[in-house]
Amino acid sequence: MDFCALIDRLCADPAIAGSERTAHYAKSSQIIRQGDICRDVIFLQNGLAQMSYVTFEGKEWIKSFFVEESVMGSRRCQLLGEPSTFSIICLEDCDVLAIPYDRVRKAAANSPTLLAFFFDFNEQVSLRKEKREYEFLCLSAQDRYQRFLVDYAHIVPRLTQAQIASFIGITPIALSRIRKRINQADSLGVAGAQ
Amino acid sequence: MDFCALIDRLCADPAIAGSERTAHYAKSSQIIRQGDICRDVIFLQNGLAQMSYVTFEGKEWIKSFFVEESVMGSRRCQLLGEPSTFSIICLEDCDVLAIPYDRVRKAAANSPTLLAFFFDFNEQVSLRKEKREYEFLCLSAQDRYQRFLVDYAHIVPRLTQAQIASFIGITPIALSRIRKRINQADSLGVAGAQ
DNA sequence: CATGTCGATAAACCCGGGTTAATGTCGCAA
DNA sequence: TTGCGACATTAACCCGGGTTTATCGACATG
Repeated sequence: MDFCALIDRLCADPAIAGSERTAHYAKSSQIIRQGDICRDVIFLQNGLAQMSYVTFEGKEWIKSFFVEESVMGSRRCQLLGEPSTFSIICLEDCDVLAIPYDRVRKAAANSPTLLAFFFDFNEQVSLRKEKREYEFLCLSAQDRYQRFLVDYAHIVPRLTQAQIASFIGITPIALSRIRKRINQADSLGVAGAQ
Repeated sequence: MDFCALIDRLCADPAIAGSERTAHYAKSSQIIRQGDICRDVIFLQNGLAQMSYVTFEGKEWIKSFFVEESVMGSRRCQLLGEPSTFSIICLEDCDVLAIPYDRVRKAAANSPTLLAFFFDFNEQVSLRKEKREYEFLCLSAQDRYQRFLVDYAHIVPRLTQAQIASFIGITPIALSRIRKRINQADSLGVAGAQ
């Protein structure tokens, strides 16, 4: 089931129909604010967004990026009704469709197809988180950066260095040093190979 | 549904009955070896185990601990049939029950109760991983250690310093220094308060 | 008893990355 | 044109943690 088919299916479902809302968010605006409670499942139709934490020292750390045709939300809010520990902020103008989690859950309970979809979705999320845990645990900042360039090649052109740095857990200054190291190693490598 | 009821329910299920295996593993033995393919869902009935990566430099990083009455396995193996990127190693003697993932999935497909159980289980796993991601991204090693002491208070007495260090992503030497800092701060604090 | 092993700690040294502040470079608006 | 603000980079300095090596105690096992 592709993204558009999923949305059509959900909006047509009797458990959901009428409870969905569409919204437009301008670049830099927040879809969810850290501390807010938002039980919606959010379908990003267009744009680019980040989930990020702001620490009490005021530093921002990005936990994930979302491009058009992806599904977002705070599990902590949806499942536990607790305030979100992070924000969702638009890096570009965003169009979203929001559906309350309990409606989605109800629709899924009556549809093996939907249930299977969200079951798989959860498992995909788990796999991604496992990968990220591995990278923080076992890799250096430079390795994490170089993997990022490969794994996120499709969105790298839409990001600033500061955003990439924040995602891999270092400061923009440290990332700049890493990029310098890589460039120097590259030119040495080329020279050495000649 | 508690752990024992779950196991009884699964073993009685027509999709599973007969495919389950029990096994005993001695302390230090491996239930899953990094690189192996093991599609089983593993129910730890007794003992204590760790999931860990060994990097190509030979360093071991622990990604999680499991106590008696928990459910383990490599999603990567179960879902994708790929070799496990980590090992499961016994920190104490362990008794386990192993059931092939596809049997469990089949049983769940025919039982709303089971499906709901595993759906919730996945969501709980996601919440834990999200917490861990937050801690690596936003907290210092010392903060991670102090949170660990609280969150894992029930198993701390069963672990060595080296295991705790490996879990929070530092060397045992660094952890020793952190413990020294904390002790010094404590005694200063007490002295200052008097 | 002697030896070996493991866990925890310590000292010395090095390096990656954080911090602060300065510089350069765009693009944009007054 | 000037000036301003966002972004990337650099230098200088500091500190946390990695690395290596050594010490010490607690427990085996010979």
